[in-house]
Amino acid sequence: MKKMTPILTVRDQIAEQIRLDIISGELAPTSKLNEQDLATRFGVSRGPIRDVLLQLTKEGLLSSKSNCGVTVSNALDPELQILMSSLREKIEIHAVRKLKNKLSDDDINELNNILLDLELAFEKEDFIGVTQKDVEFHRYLISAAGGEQLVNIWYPIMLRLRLNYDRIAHGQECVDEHKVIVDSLAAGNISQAVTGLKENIR
Amino acid sequence: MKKMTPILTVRDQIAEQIRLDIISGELAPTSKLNEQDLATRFGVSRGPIRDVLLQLTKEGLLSSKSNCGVTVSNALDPELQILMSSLREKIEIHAVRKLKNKLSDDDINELNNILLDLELAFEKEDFIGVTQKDVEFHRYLISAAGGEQLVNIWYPIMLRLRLNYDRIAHGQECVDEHKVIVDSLAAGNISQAVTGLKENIR
DNA sequence: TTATTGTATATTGTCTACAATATCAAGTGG
DNA sequence: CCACTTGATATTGTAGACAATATACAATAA
Repeated sequence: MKKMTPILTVRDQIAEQIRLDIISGELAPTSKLNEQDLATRFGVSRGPIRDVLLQLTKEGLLSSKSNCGVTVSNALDPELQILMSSLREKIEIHAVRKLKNKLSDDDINELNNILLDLELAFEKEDFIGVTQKDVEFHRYLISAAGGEQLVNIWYPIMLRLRLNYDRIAHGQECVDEHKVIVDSLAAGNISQAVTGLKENIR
Repeated sequence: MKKMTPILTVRDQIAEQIRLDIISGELAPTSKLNEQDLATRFGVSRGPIRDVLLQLTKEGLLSSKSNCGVTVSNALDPELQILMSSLREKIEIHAVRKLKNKLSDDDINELNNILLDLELAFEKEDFIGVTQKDVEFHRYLISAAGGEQLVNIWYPIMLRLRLNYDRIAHGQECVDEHKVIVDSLAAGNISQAVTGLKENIR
């Protein structure tokens, strides 16, 4: 069967946009999000917007106080950031180990394609695109290893960590780190893949 | 200032009830939840119900398919359960370490009170109450150590694990395990508290 | 008989209007 | 001048009606 392009619900598309706005720093921490404004911006009513805000709150990107609306969450305290980083590492290492000799050629191809897009986004200085492709890469691995259940655990942890990232990324270095991971996986060299992962996450 | 009793929103109360229904096994995995039925049951409109279902979905207790409603999630695969358990352990150990010499007498008192309630619930064979108090105990520690941010990370992990628990709990053994943790914390013996935690989580 | 298509029904998704609550500024008393 | 109350305004929370979509079943053709 030919690879199908996923159909996204209205809510998922809106959520994705606001997520990127937050992660990319467009929306700074403590910014207040107004339901009506967002509804107007996306051309829908407040209902779906409320759903999205609730989701993003659960993902940790927004903080909500009843009857007072939501604001963009602050970056994590250093201690929490370290803990969260170690959780993310644990999950991704678990994924990589489980993927030993499990990835098809198609998988490897798909991962390399994502990295090509990542490189391209870097060159165009499209940092939102960079973020998207970076996340997509890791998500692909997590999903291949543990399905949506694992993705659902990993995702909010990863998102919270993004709140602490410097906005201007490191460029070629980052691309290379990811390439090491794919190549190691393709060669079945798990310990090297794990090392690459740790470098990339740290 | 006197200890204040928290005011809960309608949504939080409904969410709590459905959570307990799921965790206690009242609602078996794959059960379908109908929005209108729930709205009628709780005497509200579908709006708040949808909010709750969205939240519980994000917490991992429900699985949702667009336009098809939500069903109670299945228990975790053994591999995922082990991973998740290690994540929970990491978080709780982090919390306990951070609480070294930080808990006031009031805190210790509060924890002991929760354990009294836990014991009482066991004696009355009120297993929903047992679940509530067990969660409340751990939550207190997590919150004291890392505030709501840490609770928000820990909570969905703990909930997912609950999906795998045997419904009939172990009674006095469980109470004793918790007592060890409190006593160790009160005495500032962190390594013993950590050991106690591991026993309890395993 | 079996597969496919069409139709009826039930359920979710969305919109609009209204109610409840918080915010903020002006006014009042000390 | 400051603290507190009070009212106007804006924003969130909820309800009910409607639209879009999926499900189940019956009808038709190969």
